[in-house]
Amino acid sequence: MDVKNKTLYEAKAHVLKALAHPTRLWIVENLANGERCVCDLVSEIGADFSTVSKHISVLKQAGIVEDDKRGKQVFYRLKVPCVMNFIQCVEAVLRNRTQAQVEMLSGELTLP
Amino acid sequence: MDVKNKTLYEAKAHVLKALAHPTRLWIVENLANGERCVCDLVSEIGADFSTVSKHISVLKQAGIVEDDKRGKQVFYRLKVPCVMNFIQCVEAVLRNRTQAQVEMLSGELTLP
DNA sequence: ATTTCGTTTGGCAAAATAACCAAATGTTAT
DNA sequence: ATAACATTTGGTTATTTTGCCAAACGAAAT
Repeated sequence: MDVKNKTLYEAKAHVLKALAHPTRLWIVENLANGERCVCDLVSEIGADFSTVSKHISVLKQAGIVEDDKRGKQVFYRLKVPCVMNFIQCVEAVLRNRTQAQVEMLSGELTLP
Repeated sequence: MDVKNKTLYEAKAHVLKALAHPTRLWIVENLANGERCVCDLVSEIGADFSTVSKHISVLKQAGIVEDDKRGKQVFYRLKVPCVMNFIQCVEAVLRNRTQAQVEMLSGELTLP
């Protein structure tokens, strides 16, 4: 892996890392239904304002969301729509995994 | 966010977290071209054997890759093909971002 | 001009991750 | 049975990430 490629992989990992947190993932999926202000998100999540704000700034810095200041509020929206297909694939991984677990269990539990 | 959903988001984040590391991302993209044994990966990455092994086990535990022990070697392959579309989207995020940077710069650098 | 409201920032302690070394495991070859 | 090889596991230390509190900020209402 040469230097140029290493930098590229670091950049990509950085984007993924931004998505790799339950709260941030929730925010992203929520924004898929349309823009929201920070206050909306905070009230639904049940975490500190500052915590939510920091999570959003991670997403913003990664280029996943963009903001729009209107009056006192800041509205956020998804910048890259494909992020959602994306999450569908994650769900596929999960289904796949639980499927395997089910099969493993049914093997173990087979009665004579 | 109720308890059931919280668990779901944690599970999804866990999968994403597995992908959110430069080395692991490289491994995944590499496996997209066909199965590889750990030794192949180690020699191309230039990291410790144990380090690579641990990265792979993170991917395996997340349900992204699966292994196949043959002789002394363990071969790994992608378990969920859609992971690749996925990475294409990450690349879209990056393009989008650098695009924005270019525009910002060209704005700043406009001569009178 | 001061207050109020929505949001961001700074700082800090707790928890999670990462990389290396050394040692253990399991499998084939001698 | 022993040696050689491929891989995994343990353990340690350094680094990063997280979440909350308090404080700062900027816009709009009074």
